[in-house]
Amino acid sequence: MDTSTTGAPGPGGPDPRGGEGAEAGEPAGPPAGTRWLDGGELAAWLATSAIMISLPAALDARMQRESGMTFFEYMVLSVLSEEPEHTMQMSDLAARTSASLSRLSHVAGRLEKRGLLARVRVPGPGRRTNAVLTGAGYGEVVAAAPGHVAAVREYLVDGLGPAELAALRRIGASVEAAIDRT
Amino acid sequence: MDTSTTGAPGPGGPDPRGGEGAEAGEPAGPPAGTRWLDGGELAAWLATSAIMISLPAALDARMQRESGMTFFEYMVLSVLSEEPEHTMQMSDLAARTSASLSRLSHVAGRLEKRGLLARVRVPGPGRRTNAVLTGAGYGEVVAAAPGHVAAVREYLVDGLGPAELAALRRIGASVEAAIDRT
DNA sequence: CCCTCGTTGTTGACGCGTCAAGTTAGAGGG
DNA sequence: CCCTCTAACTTGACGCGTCAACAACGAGGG
Repeated sequence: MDTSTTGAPGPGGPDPRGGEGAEAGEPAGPPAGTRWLDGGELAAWLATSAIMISLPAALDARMQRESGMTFFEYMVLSVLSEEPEHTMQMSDLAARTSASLSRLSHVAGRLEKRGLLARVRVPGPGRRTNAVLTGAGYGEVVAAAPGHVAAVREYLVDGLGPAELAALRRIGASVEAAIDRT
Repeated sequence: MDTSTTGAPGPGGPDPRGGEGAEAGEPAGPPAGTRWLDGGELAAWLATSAIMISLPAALDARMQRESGMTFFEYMVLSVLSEEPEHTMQMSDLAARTSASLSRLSHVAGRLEKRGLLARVRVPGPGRRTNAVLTGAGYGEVVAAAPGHVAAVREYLVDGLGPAELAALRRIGASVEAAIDRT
């Protein structure tokens, strides 16, 4: 893998070479003030981008095959299944699954149509809505769980030592904080 | 965040509780032979899933806003820009970007329509096709690069120390190997 | 010489996520 | 009492990725 971010396109060195001819009217390359990534940073970023692209795809494909549901759908049902009353307010559920409210709403709609969860307006003030796991929904999570853990182990956890697992926790916290800051 | 994978849904402990009533005809819960994730593994996995969901979304949104292209499109153009003749065979480019050939083909089609790259059949034997960066395409990568590095630094690299960066490289290798094994 | 196979790449239908625009409901200001 | 704000959702259009089918092309077997 390789994604640049190295500097002026061309592996570290200058110039495009090759025969493309004169450029269009660009402001003459990058603004010069950029701090490019050094070797170690670059390698770490390339590793991350490969993970970002491959892992969700692999996980999704496998979940779809084995349990007929998406990785994200599993997350939603799973979070609900761990809640006291199998219930959570939509916006909280969205935060818990790192998703936008819009995305969650779409997913909830589909899950509702499949009879795996129900949405109920909360009577109090404001416009709260709760997502509730149905009996069928609970059955599906329980059935899907073993396959899901197996996949997570196979693709990620079992290949790592304690040091990497610890690093992952710190990295997760750092990334989340950085993104929230925006 | 929290995604289960902990055990029988319900936080670590047994039983669903809550009032859902009797389940349908499931084979009586998980097959029992499952090795659930322990606390540290669970936390690492939750961190990873949060990254998998949030980072690409954040990066994509920002690239789209600032440079009018996708994170993945940038990767493709960038890889090409680092190649000697700004050229690479489709299947190699797919491997380099961790994408399926089909995905790459669609993306190449769009980029071609925008005049950023061209595809040329290689005359020799077989059915090889090369993707080639155009002058305009090169201009766009160069213009987009600084913003891209800035985002990568802000969301990921600058928040991490040498230990985390090193761990990331090892984790990337491990995950890639595990997925390829499938 | 033909038939089948393995690569390599493309295409179309379909599903999911995003973005922008609503909708519903209470809270605060004048 | 009305008007506007904000919070909490929902909805629809649109773009991208996946999957499955297909097309192009050489190689080997019988």
